[in-house]
Amino acid sequence: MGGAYIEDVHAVARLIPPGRVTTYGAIADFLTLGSARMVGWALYQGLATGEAVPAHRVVNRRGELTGRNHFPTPTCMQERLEAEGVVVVDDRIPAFDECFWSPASLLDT
DNA sequence: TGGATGACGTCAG
DNA sequence: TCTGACGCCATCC
Repeated sequence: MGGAYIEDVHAVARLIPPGRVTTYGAIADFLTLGSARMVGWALYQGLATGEAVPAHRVVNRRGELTGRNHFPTPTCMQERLEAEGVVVVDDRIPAFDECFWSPASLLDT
């Protein structure tokens, strides 16, 4: 084992401000994982191990809630986002461009 | 050891 | 916008 990058992904996920979302690619690029798949997999491990990771704030590049199937309920991810003020329609975020948050913004200060 | 798998991304048609 | 194909890399069996 030694999946240290898993903790990195969790750390970045916790840095996502409420009401904002980010993408797998953004995290993958920020952590230089090289593959966005690793991000989704790492987040899945977080839920599987019971880690407190706001994985619902991580969506794909098109703003689709592709990972909702891994939550306790298919609507859990959507309800959590809506509770934070993120509008979700048809498992998608129409205002994704406005809600998008990049981990790179931490460096900008 | 090696093939299959996966919460994706990018490119081409 | 959608579909199909390839790459990506760690983990599972």
